[in-house]
Amino acid sequence: MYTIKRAAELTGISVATLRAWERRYGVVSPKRSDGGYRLYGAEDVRALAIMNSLVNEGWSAREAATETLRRLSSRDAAGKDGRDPRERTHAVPRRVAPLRPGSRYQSEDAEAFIRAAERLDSASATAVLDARFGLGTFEHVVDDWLMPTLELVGEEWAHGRLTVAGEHLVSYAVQRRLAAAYEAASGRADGPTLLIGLPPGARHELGLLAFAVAARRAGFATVYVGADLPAEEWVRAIEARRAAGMVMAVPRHVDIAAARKIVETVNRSHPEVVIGLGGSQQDEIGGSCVHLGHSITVAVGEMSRRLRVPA
Amino acid sequence: MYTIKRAAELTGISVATLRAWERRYGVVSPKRSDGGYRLYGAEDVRALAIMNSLVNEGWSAREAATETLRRLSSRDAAGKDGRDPRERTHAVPRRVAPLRPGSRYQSEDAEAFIRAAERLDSASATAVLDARFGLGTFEHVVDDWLMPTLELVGEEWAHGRLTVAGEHLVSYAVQRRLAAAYEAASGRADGPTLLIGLPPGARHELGLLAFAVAARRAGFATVYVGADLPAEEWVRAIEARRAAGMVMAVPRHVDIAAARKIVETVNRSHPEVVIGLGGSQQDEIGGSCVHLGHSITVAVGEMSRRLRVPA
Amino acid sequence: MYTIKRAAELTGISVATLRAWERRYGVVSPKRSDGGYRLYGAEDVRALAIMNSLVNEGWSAREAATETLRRLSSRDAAGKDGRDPRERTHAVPRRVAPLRPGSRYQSEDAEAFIRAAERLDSASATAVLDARFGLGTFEHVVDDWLMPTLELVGEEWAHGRLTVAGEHLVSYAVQRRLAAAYEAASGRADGPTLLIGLPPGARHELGLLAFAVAARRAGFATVYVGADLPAEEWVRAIEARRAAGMVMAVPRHVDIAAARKIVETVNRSHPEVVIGLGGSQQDEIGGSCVHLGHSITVAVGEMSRRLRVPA
DNA sequence: ATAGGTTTTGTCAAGCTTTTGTACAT
DNA sequence: ATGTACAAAAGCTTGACAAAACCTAT
Repeated sequence: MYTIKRAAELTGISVATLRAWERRYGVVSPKRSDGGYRLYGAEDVRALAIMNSLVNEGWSAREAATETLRRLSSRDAAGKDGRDPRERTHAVPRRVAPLRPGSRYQSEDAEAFIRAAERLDSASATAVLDARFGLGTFEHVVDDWLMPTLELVGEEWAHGRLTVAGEHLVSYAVQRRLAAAYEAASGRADGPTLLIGLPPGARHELGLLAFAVAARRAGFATVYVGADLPAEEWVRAIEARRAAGMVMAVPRHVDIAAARKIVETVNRSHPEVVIGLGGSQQDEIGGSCVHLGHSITVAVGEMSRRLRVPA
Repeated sequence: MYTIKRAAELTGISVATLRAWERRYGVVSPKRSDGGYRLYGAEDVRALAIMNSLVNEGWSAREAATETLRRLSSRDAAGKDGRDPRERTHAVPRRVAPLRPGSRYQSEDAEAFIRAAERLDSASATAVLDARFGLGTFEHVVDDWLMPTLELVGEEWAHGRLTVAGEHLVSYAVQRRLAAAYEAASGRADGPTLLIGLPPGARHELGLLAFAVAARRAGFATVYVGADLPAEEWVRAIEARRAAGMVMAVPRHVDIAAARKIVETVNRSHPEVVIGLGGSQQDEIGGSCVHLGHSITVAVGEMSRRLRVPA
Repeated sequence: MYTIKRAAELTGISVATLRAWERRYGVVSPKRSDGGYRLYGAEDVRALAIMNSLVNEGWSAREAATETLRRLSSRDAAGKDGRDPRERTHAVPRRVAPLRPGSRYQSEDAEAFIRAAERLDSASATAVLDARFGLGTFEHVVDDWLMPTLELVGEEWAHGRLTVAGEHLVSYAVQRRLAAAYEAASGRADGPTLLIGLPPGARHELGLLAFAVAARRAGFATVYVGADLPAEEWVRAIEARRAAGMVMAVPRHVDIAAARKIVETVNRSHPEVVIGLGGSQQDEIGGSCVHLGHSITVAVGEMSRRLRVPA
């Protein structure tokens, strides 16, 4: 049972919004302590996370709440056939068509990865990552295995088959792997300089970190500035590093305003700087900027094209 | 239930047009929230997408609306035999004539592909692509399997047997595959330079990307300029890269005007540059240009003939 | 049987709080001496440690107590199947998918490590550490093996499968290893100076010590100040060493207030000093500071970025 | 496409209560 | 050692506001 503060941290939703969603849409009804404090269970946190992801996809809050309840109830109904949900995890075949043996992109590793998360076994998770990244180019593995698998992990968690701790473990393991790859990719930075970061307040994003690695591997001199810089600081950083471009992720709906301001500010002061956008909310941002899509291969290619080829 | 903004994003139709189509032709009758906001269901989005594709093919809006309703009602009539639509997905045989065993272009993989989309299983979709592209030349696989399969996917979606998310997943997987192939094809660019792109405002197109790969493989030095360049910028890019030719896709009816302007501008300033056209609306464009048809094998051959063999 | 003072030392909880938890939540019911003094058994100490870890994760005290009792009772119930709990330790497979032999990140060593702790075999524990640190870079081994394994050790202890002495043995062995690595990393300190420590009253932390080693290896001139300095002393130390940055761990909930004060004081007197934060409570601290996350690779990279690059 | 009005939704504030670590008195 | 007291931190409810999104009609 989590306090409201903890629930807010776990879901990334503000405390005020948490209360508003409960009051207005009844998406959760947390238990109460004797004194009236809200006590959120794992079930509640999941419901909030689902609703949050829908809102970030562009649903209206009210509709997102309805859909969340619908999904959870349908899940419960499906689960009430007397079977242990744990069993079901392994009963559901995650891969249907048998592929030829030796194929490099089977999704067996995804299963092993998720099981490592279930057991909170960090070492095995790392082992899977090591094995995977040994099988193909970094970009290919990220686009075709890592990011889809992370989505799968999120789904498992949303269905209650994975604990919060399990999801965090996976996230940390991946972050460490990407950080190591980022370090390993340094050295051949003979290309133009790229600033890489997020709007202030956004959470750090694995996808953006993976992009940073790929950008380095493509020869860019990269500077990962994280989620700390307000608009004016972006400008100052561009000047200090004589950056030719910048790439910013816009992962959540609430990040849109801050991202817009940064794009406008940079557009005005440095119109020659190419601004690339990533993240699920990238299309909400206008102005002079490039929407890079959702594949790091494509995104890096796009930035290369813009910065290597003088108009 | 999507907000009007989200529905506009999903279909690529502007919010104002969405309201006009509803008012004038009644193609959709979205539910309303208590406050009167429109709420679009998956059914509505499909209707709009069908109408949009018709309009893009050149139909008048009114005719397109009638046809859309006709198609949907006939589908509903056919569907009202009491069967679960989900069952039907697997009951409908997707392959009619049995091919000789061992034939390289059976459509079993198409089925596996679509099932991966149903399950939102990115890894399996990628596995199918890998398997397919291992079986023949890039050009052959694209013309004879990929593009037809993508049409099949679109059809499945239009019939409600595939979610929006499923269709996006497929689209992204293909885009990643093509991007990788584009990168892999670089290196042997000893031929003339080709600019490849779309009119400003058009959506990026998988067919055009596939053409870019094939052009590279044929020895052209390709520059993929995307959908960003207005007419004058095309001219400037031609000069900067000393391009011998350019290829532009005209996928939608609304792109015709912009495409015409580009062709005219390039014709006037650089009459020696060969202009190739692709996309479903290619025949709407006149002037001095080549209509490349709908096969990338043919299209690349055509461009090679024009640019290698001096007239 | 421990006195209340000793129990307070073992768990890191103040004597007053120990009594309050007993009175208010009944989380433990220690025996009493003839004179009425509390006498804590190993079982009691574990309960208190579990509750303490939950409180440090952000649970409310009352909820943490309930959860602690729940966990202990469920454990007892599970344990009453007549089997020696010792056997169960080995029956639970810690690694499922067989990895290719020779892989560097199997978790067999973790098992050997825990067995050394069980047998109070300091030499074996050290041997495992030596073997591990020989297999990869210091940073990689810490992030991907040492820290996860220490978590595993904590879990074993919480389940009663490891004694207090066993856990201490492990802790000391690791501390010795890290201290040796810290010494070994000296010499090449040509970079900016970094102060490394904890808020007063906090326990020394293995994670922070590991960070200190990695910082040295990255070229920082490091000064490990431990948990002794109050806010004003941090300022004085910064001035005396002309430090460019400082890194502080915030491991427990009770450390938050002291940590906040230090950050505020340093921010006010030396706004140019970069403050990095680690530990599970790092996100509770605001002000001008950098949250370094939970990977020493990432953390050192972050500090390098901030201090090598003049704004 | 614009104008003018409405709905939706995240955030905040005021005033009050509960919780909890620590301190004090017996 | 025990019991009471206290103050800081965190939570609760109600009400309100402002920006964004949406509506209709012209």
